[in-house]
Amino acid sequence: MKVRTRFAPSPTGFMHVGNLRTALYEYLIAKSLGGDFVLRIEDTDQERKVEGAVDIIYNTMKEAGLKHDEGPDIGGEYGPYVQSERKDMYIPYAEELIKKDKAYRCFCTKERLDSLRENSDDPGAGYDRHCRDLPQEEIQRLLDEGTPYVIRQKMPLEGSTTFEDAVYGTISVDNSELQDQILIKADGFPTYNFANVIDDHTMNITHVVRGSEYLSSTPKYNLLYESFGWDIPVYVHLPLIMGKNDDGSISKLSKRHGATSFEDLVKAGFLPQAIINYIALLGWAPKDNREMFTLEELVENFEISGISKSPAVFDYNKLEWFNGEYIKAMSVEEFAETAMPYFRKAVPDKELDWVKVASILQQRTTKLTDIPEKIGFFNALPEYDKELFVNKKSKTTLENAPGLLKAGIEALESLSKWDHDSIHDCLIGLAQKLEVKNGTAMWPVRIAASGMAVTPGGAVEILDILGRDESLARLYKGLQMLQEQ
RNA sequence: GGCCCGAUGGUCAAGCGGCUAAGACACCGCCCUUUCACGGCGGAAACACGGGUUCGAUUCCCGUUCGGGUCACCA
Repeated sequence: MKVRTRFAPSPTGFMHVGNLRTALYEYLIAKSLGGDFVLRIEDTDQERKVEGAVDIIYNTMKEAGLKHDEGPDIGGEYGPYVQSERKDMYIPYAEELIKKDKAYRCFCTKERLDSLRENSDDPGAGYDRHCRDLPQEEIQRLLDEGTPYVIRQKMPLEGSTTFEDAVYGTISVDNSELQDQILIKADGFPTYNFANVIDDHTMNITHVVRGSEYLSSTPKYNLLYESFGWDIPVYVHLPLIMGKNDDGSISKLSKRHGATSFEDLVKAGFLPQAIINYIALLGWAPKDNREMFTLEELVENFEISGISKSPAVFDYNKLEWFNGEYIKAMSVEEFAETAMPYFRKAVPDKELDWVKVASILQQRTTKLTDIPEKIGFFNALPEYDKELFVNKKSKTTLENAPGLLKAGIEALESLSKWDHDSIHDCLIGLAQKLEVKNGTAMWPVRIAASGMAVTPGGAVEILDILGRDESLARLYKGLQMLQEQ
């Protein structure tokens, strides 16, 4: 039988990295086993609908490279792929369960349920099964009166339910722990719990992959499959992704931990491939040491047995490292293009040789958002203090800097060609002539040209990018500043 | 609170009865160097605890502790 997995997000308006990782693993399981990956939209909660939320799902998956084989946008033979469009098919299944005495109509009001909860000191009290054994005449009377009702699953009172999970192994739960959960809501829509089972079965899903928060409700699903006499899918529950709190404790990754949706992460300067690579390794490890994987390579190497059981803390540091690796692996041209929006942000008024800018930046960029502050000095020389000319390692002081800078200006002015090599040879030659270390000759020039203690690239690269006129103007300005008392 | 799951350095993680317990990120030091990076080399850092089983437990079993999840007309 062909392996089929599904990603079934509800359109909430953003794609949490936990969801994205679930989608990724679902994709990887399907593709590594030669199967199909299905996208299904779970919008049974009509009150929580968010405008444009489905587009975010499409965009994220597209940017992440997770191509689905079937879905609302591309169709497929198991459609429709949006639950609200499948609404009519759930009730007959629920009624079938009622006939089989595996479900029942419950006429309890929301108010009664609420007060039930409030008046109990047991946090896990739950529904009291008030309507579980209503006499047939009573049911008919309520129905005739048009009393709204929900359909609940009739859990066995005794015994236990056992299931196999591909990562957690055998899990067994006493049936007495199981609530008579709602299958069909008063508005006629199925709950997630019910729709999931029906959809997964009717769509021929073979591997149900989801976060481990569903582990404890899985017995209820199993009972549903058994009631219908359906084959039970392979369950693959994934460890949760956690975030570190300020006090050092950890909890489920959420907004307070920083950027947690794919969009936020991209906005924060991370590359989609780096994000995918990183989250693939959050909860899964290959047999060897390998860390760098393209999506295709992940497909080749992915194995369910490599999935870990314990929750993993999301580490922005490591993500940044991955991002830096991906940036370094690009060609300069590619990097220049990727970084262009950030270049433009820092240098809106000028045309520079962007590939040259990219080349000095590429090796030292881990996050695209760090770029603007690094190159703002190209746009305009910042105000700076002349103390910047003092540097112990380069052996520059306020006393020798003016002379050094003056000599630099004179040497540079005599240059017939203004390009990287000429500037380089000129400045190196100057250092030799003055019998000082290269750094001693370079430091005052770089400071005067940039006004910054730390810059991407050295004096040579900066002068080259700045161009002759602008460079010399800045050097003169620096010299003037040094000579003022 | 009941139930379920988990536990190797700060973080991600190899390990699946016998190892000086890998590796990566972060951190520290040194080297390289035209600042900062990059790169190279080195360092510090872990099997939660207590019982078993065994010739031998990080590894298997049982407790304890700690962490997480779950108990909705949300998904």
